[in-house]
Amino acid sequence: MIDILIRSLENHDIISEAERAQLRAVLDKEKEVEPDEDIVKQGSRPLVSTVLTAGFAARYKLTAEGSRQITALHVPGDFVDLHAFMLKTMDHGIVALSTCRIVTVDHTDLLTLSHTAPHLTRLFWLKTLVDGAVHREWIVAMGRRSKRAHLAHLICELFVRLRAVGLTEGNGFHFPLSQGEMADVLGLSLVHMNRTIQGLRRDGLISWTNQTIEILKWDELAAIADFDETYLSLSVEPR
Amino acid sequence: MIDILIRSLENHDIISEAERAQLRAVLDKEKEVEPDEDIVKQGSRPLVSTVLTAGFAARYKLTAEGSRQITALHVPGDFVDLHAFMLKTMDHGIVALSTCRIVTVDHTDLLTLSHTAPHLTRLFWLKTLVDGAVHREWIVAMGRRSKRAHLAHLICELFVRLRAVGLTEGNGFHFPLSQGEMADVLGLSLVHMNRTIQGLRRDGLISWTNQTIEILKWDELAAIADFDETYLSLSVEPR
DNA sequence: CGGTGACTTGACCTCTGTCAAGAGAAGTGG
DNA sequence: CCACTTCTCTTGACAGAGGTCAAGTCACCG
Repeated sequence: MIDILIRSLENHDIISEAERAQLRAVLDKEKEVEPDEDIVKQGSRPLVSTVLTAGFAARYKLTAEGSRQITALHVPGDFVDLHAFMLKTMDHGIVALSTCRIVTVDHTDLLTLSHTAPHLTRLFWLKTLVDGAVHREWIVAMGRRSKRAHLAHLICELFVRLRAVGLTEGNGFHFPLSQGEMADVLGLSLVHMNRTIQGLRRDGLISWTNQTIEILKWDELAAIADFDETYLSLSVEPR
Repeated sequence: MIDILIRSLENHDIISEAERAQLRAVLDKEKEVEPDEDIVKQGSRPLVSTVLTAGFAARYKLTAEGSRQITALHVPGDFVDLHAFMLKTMDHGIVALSTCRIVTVDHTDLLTLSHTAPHLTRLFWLKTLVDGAVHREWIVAMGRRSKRAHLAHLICELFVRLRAVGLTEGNGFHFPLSQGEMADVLGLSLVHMNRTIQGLRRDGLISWTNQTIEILKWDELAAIADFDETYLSLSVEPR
């Protein structure tokens, strides 16, 4: 289903019928990827870009000492490696964190679209800019927020992003990452990750069991996180 | 001088004479900005995007408690707020950290170029993607590196970026940021920022006096930093 | 010559990493 | 059906990195 990509783009601007057709024409068949499998390898030079249509994926880098830092989390509808179209050489890897479904687009098609479909191309650009905005928010969280606030912020962000593509249920969402994987997101040790999660649980702000996160007190959680969704650019306007 | 922008773009691909002309046609007159003055305000909706032609500038966000996190540093040749062209509302501010010179481009001209100059537009896109790559590297540094390594990494990055636009002299470069401003970059307290800098100085890796950083032992510094410049995409190839 | 801003240094305390071990759930093979 | 492994989560104890508070130095400037 490429509908999820269109739904994702529709959070930012109107997509014409002609553009939908152009999109459908360049998207390849859906494939499945196993958990922990690399979708794109660090150092490779992909000739296609990948849309995530189901599951959770992460960008990551490994340090010389062997520890991993996840630099971005991706939800269905995200174009996980549009970057490679311009950057050519992948400076980071992308891994499936759950069973994922993906669809690819040839870079040659993206190149053609940049001539024949400027508006669609601008929206692809926008998607990578939103990725950048999320990165900035993460930098702020890592540099100037407590770990508790950082985690709260991440949960708020995931909820809003998933809701934008219709993947929330009430105040909760399915979230299959382990605490160890979350530690690699926040730049924490596993032990402290656990204690930070328990802090939010103890205060009745969230519940997190069976791979499901439920936000019990949105207002309080957002206040702790100092969360403002502006950076996600979820507004439909001419772009 | 808009030459610095062209030189910056030439680090990634060949720029034709026609493209240079297109660029010159849309660039406004150069203006000067005082240190600590906002070049773009958080929350604003700019109608122009800004190229930094001289000086140092930073993107930043303020937290609810009032502390500041700098999320990116910009050197001459950087398009500091191309993002606003697509994101519309600025989710962060941009401030001059020294006396800066800037040149603006109307968003309407950028929109026209996206139809008439797809290659130039792709290069603009690339510039924002490199910004994203730098963000990711910073996230890794904040999450999984020691503060010493983080600082070493930043110095390596600044050196390579400045060299790419011809602003280094030997192994050194002019760098007018105070230690307090650097603390806002690394997400550190001022006191510890000072101690971290002194650590690198004590070991004879760098000298940093009179607003000038000199790298005394590149190999060692790069090793501590685990520095690999791939992410800056400084290679001339068809994009 | 006093004021201001940037840089230093010391003392102390808290947050977070590391090491170690145990509990619980889920899957595997005999 | 039961012993066994494996994975994830949890908890405790301790150490080290980095924050905060406070004070002093130094250069520059009006």
